[in-house]
Amino acid sequence: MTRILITSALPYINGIKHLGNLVGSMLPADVYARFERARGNDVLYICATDEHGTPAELAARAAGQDVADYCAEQHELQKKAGAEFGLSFDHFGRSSSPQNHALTQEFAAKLKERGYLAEVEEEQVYSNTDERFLPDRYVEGTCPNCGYEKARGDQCDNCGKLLDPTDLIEPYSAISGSRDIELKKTKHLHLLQSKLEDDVRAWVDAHPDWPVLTRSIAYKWLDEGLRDRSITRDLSWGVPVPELPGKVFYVWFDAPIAYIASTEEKLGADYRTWWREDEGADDVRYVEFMGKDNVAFHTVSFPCTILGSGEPWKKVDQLKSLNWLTWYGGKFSTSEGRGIFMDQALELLPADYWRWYLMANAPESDDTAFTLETFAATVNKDLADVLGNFVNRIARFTGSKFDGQVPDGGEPGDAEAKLEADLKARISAYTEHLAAMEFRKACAELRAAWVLGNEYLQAAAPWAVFKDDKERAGMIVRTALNLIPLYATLSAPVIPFTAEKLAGVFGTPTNNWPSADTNILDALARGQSFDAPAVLFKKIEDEQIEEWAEKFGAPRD
RNA sequence: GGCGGAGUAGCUCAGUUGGUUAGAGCAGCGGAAUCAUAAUCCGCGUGUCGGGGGUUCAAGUCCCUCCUCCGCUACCA
Repeated sequence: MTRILITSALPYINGIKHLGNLVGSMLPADVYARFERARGNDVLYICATDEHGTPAELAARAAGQDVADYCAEQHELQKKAGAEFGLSFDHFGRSSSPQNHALTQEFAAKLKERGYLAEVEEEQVYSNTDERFLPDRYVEGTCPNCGYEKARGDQCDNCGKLLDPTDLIEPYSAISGSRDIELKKTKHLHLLQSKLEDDVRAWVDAHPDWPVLTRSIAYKWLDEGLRDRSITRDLSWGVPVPELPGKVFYVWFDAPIAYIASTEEKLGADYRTWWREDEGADDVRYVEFMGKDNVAFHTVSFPCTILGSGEPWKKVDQLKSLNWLTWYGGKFSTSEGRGIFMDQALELLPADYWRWYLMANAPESDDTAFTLETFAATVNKDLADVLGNFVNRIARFTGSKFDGQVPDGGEPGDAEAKLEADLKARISAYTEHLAAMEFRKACAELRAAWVLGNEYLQAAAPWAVFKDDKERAGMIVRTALNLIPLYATLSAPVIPFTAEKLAGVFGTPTNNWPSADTNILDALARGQSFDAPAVLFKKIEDEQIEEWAEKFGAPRD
């Protein structure tokens, strides 16, 4: 039994996440966690809301709420949405927790003690009207390069030129629109990443098995040379900086530490057995899931914190990075009402419909377009026609011809031997792909395993055999019925709610991952009575697609 | 602009270190079957592998160049 620590990139507190966020980190992490639990490993799957930073403060203000109340409320909403989607977090914590405050300050103290922090005075844009310092992108003005009037202080959206806020002509606050802004001196703590570059590079070098996307992003930063960077901000909501009253740590400094702190929220002092290599975590395998935009922070910035502390914290072993799911090739957008968000999705259909589509089409090698048309086609074909119909046809046939009992008698022959061999080949490939976190390939194998059931029934044709060899027909039916608990187990990581229904037919478990010598075709007790389950998946109709397309801003041809 | 990823069938994608006639699912066409949610199963692939040039006995794969999309570019997270 291996101990496996899994973290998913922390969803930002600011609102329920859309399907792209879901498939980018939390959902694949969940599928992997469920798989590893089912094969008997000791899994700890940790996630949390990432609650600090300017957008949270502004969103709270826009909602007329105190930021702490706003975050508490949003946290509950995200926690609920995650639970309803079947995300099996062992703990869903908060980066604003007391544990994270303490741990973040401890890391900073350690870094300071080892000479990796420096106080630097710098000039930042300050808005007198808003009574706050403005991050670069919250300063807007006219682009000196192209004349675009709504250029941001970090980059002009029109011509793409990278800018400093001081480059802007007639700058103003993007928050209030006020032009009463000025440069003001302010002190910040810098993390001296330049001193840690060699350590980080050596650590990245030690992981040649990381995916291309992960490694190339890490080396890109390293090759350009790590720069010292400010890890504090002039904000009030966040982890206070002891030596700089009135300031907090930068959200990207405290957020990854929340992986650890969230574990402490759950386990108390025992969190160290998962996170400290000198206190039992040396045998832990640690896997992180994230979208590609997060990779630099997890391969460079956070490792600087960990390595710089000089302490034996557990570091990531495998880092699964995903590309984007797009909404018909464009961006999901809250403000413009494009795309489907987690809570909305569940109002339309149960979680498994979405989970299956998203994992079978996970954006693993490139950005992938979500369209309602392919979603409906995938759900209808894979779930309703292939899996759902298989279960329905064999269960109902048993009900009408064998009194709703698992038939006894009859001896399996060549067809059953072939079925077993084919299934075991699929199971083996499926298991390998899940272990490698190759989700598209895994789903293709799972689907192929479902198809084998239909193929077998079609060829064995128990409805025809029944007419003159009832015992042999019974053997065929028994063989096919045994696929129901098998499919329950195999499908559970991806479509856990359906898997529970399948397992419920015969009262079988779902955490019994099959191995090469598992008896898969004659495991059910003969003579056991059962009720045919209700139809597992209903099909998506064309009219529904049109209705949803209208509602969620899908482009129409 | 720089760095990185990606571009393969109508659609979504596989193609391991260069090696027979480039594959899968969906869609489409034809057939079989009638247990089942009009579901299932079988058969059917002539694709300038983004464009151009090059290396090689051999290139989707390696090199150069150009085009398009995406991410990052360090104060959005």
